[in-house]
Amino acid sequence: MAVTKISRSTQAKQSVLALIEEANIALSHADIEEQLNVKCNRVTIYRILDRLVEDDKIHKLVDMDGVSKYMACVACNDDHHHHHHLHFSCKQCEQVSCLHHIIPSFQLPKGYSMHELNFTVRGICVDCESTSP
Amino acid sequence: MAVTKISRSTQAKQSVLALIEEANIALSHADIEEQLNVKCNRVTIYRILDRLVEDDKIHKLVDMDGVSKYMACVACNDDHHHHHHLHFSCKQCEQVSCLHHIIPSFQLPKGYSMHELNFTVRGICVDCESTSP
DNA sequence: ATGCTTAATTCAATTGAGTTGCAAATATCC
DNA sequence: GGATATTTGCAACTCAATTGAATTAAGCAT
Ligand SMILES: [Mn+2]
Ligand SMILES: [Mn+2]
Ligand SMILES: [Zn+2]
Ligand SMILES: [Zn+2]
Repeated sequence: MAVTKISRSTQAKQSVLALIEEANIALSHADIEEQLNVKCNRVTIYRILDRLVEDDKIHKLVDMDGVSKYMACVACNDDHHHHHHLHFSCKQCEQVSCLHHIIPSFQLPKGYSMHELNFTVRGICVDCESTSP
Repeated sequence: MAVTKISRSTQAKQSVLALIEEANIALSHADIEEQLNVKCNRVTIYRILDRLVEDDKIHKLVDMDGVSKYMACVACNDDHHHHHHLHFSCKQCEQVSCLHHIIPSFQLPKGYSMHELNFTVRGICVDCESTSP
């Protein structure tokens, strides 16, 4: 039988989660390390992020440069923990944001089963579009 | 004016392209280095891959583990060089394949512009599905 | 409240993908 | 063949992420 280990609540974990929940863009490990106001080792941050994903508190997304970014779950619970909307990665401001209401429509061929999805569009975001020449 | 430099055809470049064109799955740099039958430095392989992407001969995709993988262009020419179909990354065999005829349907919000797309589904592929208990 | 168990944190070392600078080799054009 | 720009090879480096092992601390039971 798989031994389910109990996830503990620590100061650092709470702070990382708060940071991610307050952000309106996806944060990388480096972003978090930089913005975190409690002292916390970088390896610990990696492990906290893994734990938060495991706990269904945050989602992980691999950006088009290969770097992992994290964002808070919005409408997830124990039954529904998915992350099927579109993500936008801006070439100019280099920010990744969730476009929660845009869910791509497609159908997998027979025999394939889906566990997770990574759907990212790279381009220029509204903010950068409007502040450009 | 941007100086367009002429891309040369070399033994190594041809071999890398042939390898990618013959594969029916996406290949990583490591895959190519391992399978290439001509002697070629690993840095050279990275540069050849960049050049082939630049030449519109292959596409680059960042897999959900953050590693870049490459696959041949199928219906691309100078005018149309896009890569909008779905990709499938199998959790079991760890192979990434193009599902060329499945193109996700979605609409970007006003003000956003798209330059490239990364659309990958992770799960179990047909082959693994049929050979499982 | 005290102790016990197990999870979390830390530190140092390591892996792995990818990049950079520069000298030597070579493809292409004349 | 010779000139020239591109490509290659090598060594060193960056950056994200992982591992192992020792220490610290959370949560539970007594
Ligand atoms: Mn999201
Ligand atoms: Mn493809
Ligand atoms: Zn932007
Ligand atoms: Zn498979």
